Amino acid sequence: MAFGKGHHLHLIDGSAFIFRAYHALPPLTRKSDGLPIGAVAGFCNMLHRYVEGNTGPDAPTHVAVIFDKGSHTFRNEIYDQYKANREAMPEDLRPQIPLTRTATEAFNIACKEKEGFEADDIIATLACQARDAGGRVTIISSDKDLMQLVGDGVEMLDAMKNRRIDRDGVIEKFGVGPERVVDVQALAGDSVDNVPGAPGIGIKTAALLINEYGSLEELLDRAEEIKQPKRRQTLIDMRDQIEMSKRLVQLDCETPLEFNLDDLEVRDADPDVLMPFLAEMEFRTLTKRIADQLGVEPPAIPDAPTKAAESAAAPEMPPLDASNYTTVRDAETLKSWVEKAQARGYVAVDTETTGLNEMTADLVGVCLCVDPGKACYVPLAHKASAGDDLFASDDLAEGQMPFNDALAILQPMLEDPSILKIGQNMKYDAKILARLGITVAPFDDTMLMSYAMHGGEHGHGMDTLSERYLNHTPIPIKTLLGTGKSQITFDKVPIDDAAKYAAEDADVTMRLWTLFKPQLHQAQVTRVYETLERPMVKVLADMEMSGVKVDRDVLSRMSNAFAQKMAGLEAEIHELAGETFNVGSPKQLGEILFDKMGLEGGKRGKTGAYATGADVLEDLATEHELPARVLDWRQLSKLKSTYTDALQEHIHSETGRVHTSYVITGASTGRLASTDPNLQNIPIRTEEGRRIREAFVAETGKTLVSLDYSQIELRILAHIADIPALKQAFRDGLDIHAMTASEMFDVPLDEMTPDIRRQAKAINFGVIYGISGFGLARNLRIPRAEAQGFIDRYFERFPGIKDYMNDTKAFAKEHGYVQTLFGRKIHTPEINAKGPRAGFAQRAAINAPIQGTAADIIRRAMIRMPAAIEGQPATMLLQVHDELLFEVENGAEDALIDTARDVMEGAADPVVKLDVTLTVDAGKGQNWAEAH
DNA sequence: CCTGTCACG
DNA sequence: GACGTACGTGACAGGG
Repeated sequence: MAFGKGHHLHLIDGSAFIFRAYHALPPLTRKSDGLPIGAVAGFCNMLHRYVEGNTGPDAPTHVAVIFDKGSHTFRNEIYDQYKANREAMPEDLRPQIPLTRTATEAFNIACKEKEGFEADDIIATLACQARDAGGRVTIISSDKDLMQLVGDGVEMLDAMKNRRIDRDGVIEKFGVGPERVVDVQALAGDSVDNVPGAPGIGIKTAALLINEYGSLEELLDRAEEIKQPKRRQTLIDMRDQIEMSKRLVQLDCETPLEFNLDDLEVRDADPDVLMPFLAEMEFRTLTKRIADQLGVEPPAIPDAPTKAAESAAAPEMPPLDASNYTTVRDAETLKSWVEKAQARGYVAVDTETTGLNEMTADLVGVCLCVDPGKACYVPLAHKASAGDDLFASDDLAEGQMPFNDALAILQPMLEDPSILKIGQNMKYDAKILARLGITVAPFDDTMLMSYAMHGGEHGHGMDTLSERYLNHTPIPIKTLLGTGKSQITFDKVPIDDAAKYAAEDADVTMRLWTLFKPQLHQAQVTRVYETLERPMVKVLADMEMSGVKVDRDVLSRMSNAFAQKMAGLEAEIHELAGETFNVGSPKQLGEILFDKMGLEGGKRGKTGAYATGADVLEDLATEHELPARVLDWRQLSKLKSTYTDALQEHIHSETGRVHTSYVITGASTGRLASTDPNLQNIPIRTEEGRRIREAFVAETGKTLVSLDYSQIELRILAHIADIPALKQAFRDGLDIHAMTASEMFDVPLDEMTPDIRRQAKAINFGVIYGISGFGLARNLRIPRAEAQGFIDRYFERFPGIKDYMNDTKAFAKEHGYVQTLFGRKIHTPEINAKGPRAGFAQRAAINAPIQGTAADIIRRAMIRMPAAIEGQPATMLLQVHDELLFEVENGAEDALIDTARDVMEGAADPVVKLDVTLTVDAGKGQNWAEAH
């Protein structure tokens, strides 16, 4: 069928692709022969991403990449200085030009050029032909010269910003419609192409004049009428030059072409052509990725003879070798290591202990590394081997320095302000040493460096980092400790084995630091690392060691009450089912509900079991008793097992308090995670669950004070997406959800109903999460079409939100990460994936800057807090994302609230000037339920 | 060890 | 035209 109505032609400006690729990438060379290849690599990546993105109803039916050919065109006949000021093509780009043609053909995309014609003219000709045939055209370029073609089904797409430019976009840029763009350009000229235009007249003035006179010709004919003398004279004197400029910028829609639109039909790539090409270029990642997607075996790409090119930038390091490590057994040797650290000015430190819980684990040994490859282990508390003896020995193993002697030598070094201590997860070691009276400072943390540079890309544990960046798999701890029931603690490990493992850890840490330190700067995250990551170590270590008092009796009483209620419910459930079964087994429950009782709506998950989640049961509960009872039972079961029972296990035997551990690198967005136990998910939403918080109490004579940011994420959204109505509402202290509802549903605020407000609230939150019609529909339990209607209305009312979402997605697609207002990078490696994963990644990308900025803000508040409340009888205990919990001596609560509120509300200053104020609510009470 | 479920912001 | 979708976490129980 000939090109016509219903067809959609994409025209890609090939030169633009090449130059962008060239400038976006470092000067890569082909490993085998050093051929410059960066631009081709970037070009192929862009083509591939382009092809990947071509799904959906808007996908093109026809496509071509258009290139310039030859430097002499008809425009040089008109004006010999045309494009004369262009810089010569960079030497390393020239040989890549023909390869981009080959690449285009390898992707099986039509590749067109014509001697003596600019790509723009070919694009213009094809666009005109396609438009005349009744089809649609998208020109993928940001070249403003092409804007004259827009209109009547022709649009431009700025692939860089992922922004479509239609007629309105052109008017925004040039102040006139596409048909008058050439007139404006003729007047304004173009310094890039060396088009002279009218001196002293830019786009703004040109648009003004053209709009007033209707056309360039009219303007020039009536130039005498212009009031401004200088402008009038210019137009009269420069008439010839202006008219010539117009001929220069006017695209030629009549380029003679040896092919027609039908030759441009979209074709699938042929793996037999594409894969060999990519392999020949030695694009390892891209070859593999595309092979995976095409479902073919990736061709082998031989490794370059040397790895020199790759490691040139990386510091030189000797290979890891355990035989070089020493075991320190006497004071003299230890002192010599400390002296080495002193001389160096930095030292990697790692502690070995009897467990993972810093509040209960005991120090077993310390290792130091002063240089990659030079590491030692100082065993301190290894137990003598029990040998065949069944009775474990409490005696210390031979050949260890006295514990306190060693610490006395190490302490000055660990506290020496002129020696940088380098650790991997320093919070752990700092807490272990703090319990022994040692304050480690100053320090660097390779885990946090990795998090600052690679957050969202991968985990930041030592094994991961070592494998990824050192190409070395450290000795697994399991080989020393065993696993499961027979697992032993580190103090039972023979010293020789322990030394190899421990010293290697310090060595690996030192190597990672050597590698990461210069990279932090290159990745432009030094400030994030130094102001948002590293200072958290001390703040959190102190909070964790403080712990929060938990009243065991309260929990225990609740536990018993829950057990009784659950027993009653269980009996009822069995009665209703007509048989006994394990209510806690989703599998058995599903079979009872859908097989035995024959209820409708059973859906099986991937394991073949029926889904019995709360949403499913809630639907069934309107008609049936049993699922309703199961829901009640489940709630109690959760509260009992996770909270009233498990929390008691976490009460420290000496402090009587619960000491959580925060994972600084736990969440990709910059939020903290809380583990062992998780104190960030203590119930609050239901009355019954909320009572768990009554067990979190203040010490006698003290009070708990809670401060939390009000609507911080919505405020950040208002700022980032620049939504005037939202910002104003926050300034006016309005009920933000009611305001949204009022705007969307045209309901005056004084006639607002709780239900309408509830819907608006769901939409507000949905926006933060990267809303979808489906998600909102499910949340509100309304038809999907209705939910979509709400969203459309919302975007219509707050168009900045839609822009924010599109801009953020485009940024992520281009850069592979998004950023918070404070510069934290959150990587989005899946953003260019195919299938449902792309959707996930896009929504995560939309959410990350908002959630991440809020996380940055509370981090800043926490870091400033200790100095701010210095002297006040108050301790910061917990953080729950937007809340800080303090324990304060009675009578000092209000002073603490004043201070802490100031710190929290001003936490963005002075780095970020928010358009919205941050507001903090405060409460106090004998327990957490009262305080919140 | 994985899956389903559910607690929080 | 169908599919599958709200963002970020951690803990527990069941089951292979």
